[in-house]
Amino acid sequence: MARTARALAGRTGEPAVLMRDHLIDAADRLLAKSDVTSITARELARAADVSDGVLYNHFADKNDLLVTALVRHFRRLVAELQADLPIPATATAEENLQRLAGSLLELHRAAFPLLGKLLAEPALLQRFVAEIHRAGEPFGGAVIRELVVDYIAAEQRAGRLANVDASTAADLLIGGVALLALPWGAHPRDDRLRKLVRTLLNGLGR
Amino acid sequence: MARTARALAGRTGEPAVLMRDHLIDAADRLLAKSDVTSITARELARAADVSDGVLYNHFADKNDLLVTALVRHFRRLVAELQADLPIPATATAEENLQRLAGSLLELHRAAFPLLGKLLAEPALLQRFVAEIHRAGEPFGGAVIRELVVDYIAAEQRAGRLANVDASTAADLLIGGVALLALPWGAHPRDDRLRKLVRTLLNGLGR
Amino acid sequence: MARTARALAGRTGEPAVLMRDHLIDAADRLLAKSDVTSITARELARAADVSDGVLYNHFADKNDLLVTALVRHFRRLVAELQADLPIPATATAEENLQRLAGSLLELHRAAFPLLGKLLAEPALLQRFVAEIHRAGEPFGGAVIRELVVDYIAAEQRAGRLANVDASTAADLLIGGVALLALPWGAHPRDDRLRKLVRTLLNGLGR
Amino acid sequence: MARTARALAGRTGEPAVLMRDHLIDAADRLLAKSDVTSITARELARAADVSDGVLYNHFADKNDLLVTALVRHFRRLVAELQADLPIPATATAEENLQRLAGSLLELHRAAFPLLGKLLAEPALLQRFVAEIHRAGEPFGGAVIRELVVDYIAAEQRAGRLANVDASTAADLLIGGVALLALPWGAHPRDDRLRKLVRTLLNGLGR
DNA sequence: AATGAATGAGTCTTCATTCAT
DNA sequence: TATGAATGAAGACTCATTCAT
Repeated sequence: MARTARALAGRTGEPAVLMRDHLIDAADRLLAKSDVTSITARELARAADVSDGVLYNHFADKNDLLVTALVRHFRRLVAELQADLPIPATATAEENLQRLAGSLLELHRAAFPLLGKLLAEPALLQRFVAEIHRAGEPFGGAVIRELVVDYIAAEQRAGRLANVDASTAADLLIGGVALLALPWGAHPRDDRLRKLVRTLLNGLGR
Repeated sequence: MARTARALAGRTGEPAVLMRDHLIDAADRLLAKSDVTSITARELARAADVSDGVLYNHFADKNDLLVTALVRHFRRLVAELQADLPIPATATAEENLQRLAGSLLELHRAAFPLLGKLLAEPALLQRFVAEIHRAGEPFGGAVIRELVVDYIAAEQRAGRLANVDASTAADLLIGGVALLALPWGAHPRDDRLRKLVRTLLNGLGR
Repeated sequence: MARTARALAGRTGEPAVLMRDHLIDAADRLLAKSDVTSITARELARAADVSDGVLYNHFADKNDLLVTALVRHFRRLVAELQADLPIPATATAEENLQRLAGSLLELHRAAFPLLGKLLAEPALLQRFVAEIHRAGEPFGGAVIRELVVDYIAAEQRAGRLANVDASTAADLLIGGVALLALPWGAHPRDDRLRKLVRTLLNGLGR
Repeated sequence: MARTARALAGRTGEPAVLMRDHLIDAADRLLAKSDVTSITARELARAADVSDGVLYNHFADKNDLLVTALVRHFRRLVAELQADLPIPATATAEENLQRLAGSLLELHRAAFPLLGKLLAEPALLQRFVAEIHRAGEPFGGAVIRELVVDYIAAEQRAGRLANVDASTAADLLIGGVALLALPWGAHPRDDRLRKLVRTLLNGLGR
């Protein structure tokens, strides 16, 4: 019916949805290299090979597009974590914890830069939180904690981890890994993670 | 002869130094309420009750003033932590760890917003890192870790903590506390910290 | 074969004419509430429950539609005045003049907002004038004057008004009423009109 | 102290005031040829031979400058009328009324275009009214009527005009003249005004 | 002939920075 | 060296119009 955008030529599907996704893809790509503050509406259009105005046919404004891309990205990271979650009561508890720590490290390394984008623009952060709650999900970080807490509780029920507070245990694991994931400092080698898990299992007590 | 700024009237000292500090103070005050992105050069001038141009007589540009203020603020936070560090081999190891965790919580709650400002503006972050290294000190976060590592090592030498890798232990403690300090979520009550330290001491192992 | 617009479903007649009128109606409705400058082509389409493009199938551009609506509206107002014109040599001259003044007041109160739209956009005014002349009629305002002049002349021929210049008399009547019709100021009560007519009849001369 | 604008070079006085006036002058010049809607902020700057941003150093926004110019213009027109007001009880009442009608004609011919600008932008009109009331004066048009009413009342007290309602008489005079001043139609020759005044004095009554 | 998405020129406004005084 | 007005480069967003379907 309506005109088709140059950039969508040949693609098939509901054009409105197509273009929306196309724009989100472009935004995601841009977010990966530039920092939010510096992404202009024109850049967004150029990156999507689309004219300046389109953005406003599909999103309320520039930030709307940006948060949408950010939300989708976060969701995907969490979904990956969930898919990689070790199965309680298989292998050894330590091996599983190791693997979980590895997944969390990946997640955090990927998430930190995005977090930076959000902190950059309070307006963005606000919308992000609203958006992520709108879907009935708890806030991003909380989802991750919940997954880890559930995993630990399952291992505890299987008698493979001590009966400490699962939530606290999760904090220690996630926090410790997050620290290693900080953008400064070299990419931690595996032995760093292994030591972390081992120390967490043994405790500091004399 | 040099003119004296309205805002410095009555103050005594090298005028150039005075004004520099005066500007840093104003920037610091502003950073506490607004987010970096939204702080304009004019606001900075107004906050210091000084004319628009002065900034450029004392700093390379707006960001230079901003990072300088940020650096000073971080340094002070670290100094506070250092002053509050428990003395190894006094009280009990757990009490001391508790207290250390408390200090770290304070530090992180104060530091996160500032960290946000930095992540927000890569240009700022870059200069921040450069500045902090220029002084011959290791990077901000690293200083904190070093303090904690040293403390743990001292307790280990006193035979009050197990001989795990001190650096890894520090990561777990700092990371766990940092997670509790996240701006979202309620201010953690003391028992949350107590559980954290207790769990860290006991370990998750069955 | 030509498609039928959603908004015209069920209506019967030449589709092109139907749609033209439908658009003019919508424009007229919009002109009654918003000011011209702020009426967008999309609003026009929405108001007619029609897609963005149709407008251009029936009118040269947005302003063409707008002036067409304005012209039609003016014509209707003038037709109403004409229908309400008192019949010369019936009742008393003063009563008739009173009634005429009343009609003129109504007309002006309705016309001023429309006039405002035209003055607002010179481009519109120009086209409006062209349009109204194109039809072989004298200009809008002039038609009104003519009607009043004719009425006054008729009363003069009937010996019920002094033999002053009818055209000048019409100017005084219309101008005086118009001033009362100005949107600012309260709606004039009848006695204001009565005084106006009475004063006009008696004159200011000592 | 501060830099002087290219366009103000050589002029003496408080620079802030100078520039403000300079901008108002430029706006006034522009208003005389273009219609408000089409005046862009850049045009305003170019017309004042000044850079794009200055406007915002002296006015809240574009419309603020525009209303300020409009208000000043209206005030000057009214002041001219006031200065040209005939002195009651000198010459003859008819000659005086003639002269007053002439002044009113000038005023209206000059004012109509400006009125159009205001009607064009409701936002403008609103600010205009606010501004003109802020100064404690009644609204523009009302000032004019008051002047005319006062003049007529004075002539009545001198026994040179009939004791009709002065306010109504003013409406007739002003309204009649305003009609002649309408932008369409040729510039009325003096005899048109003479007839108007004569008819107003004699009345329509048989 | 209707549809409605795409197009992109054009607008106002902000703000870091300069620089004459 | 303080002052504060001038500068002008961007940037976000709007909207009339086009045109493939």
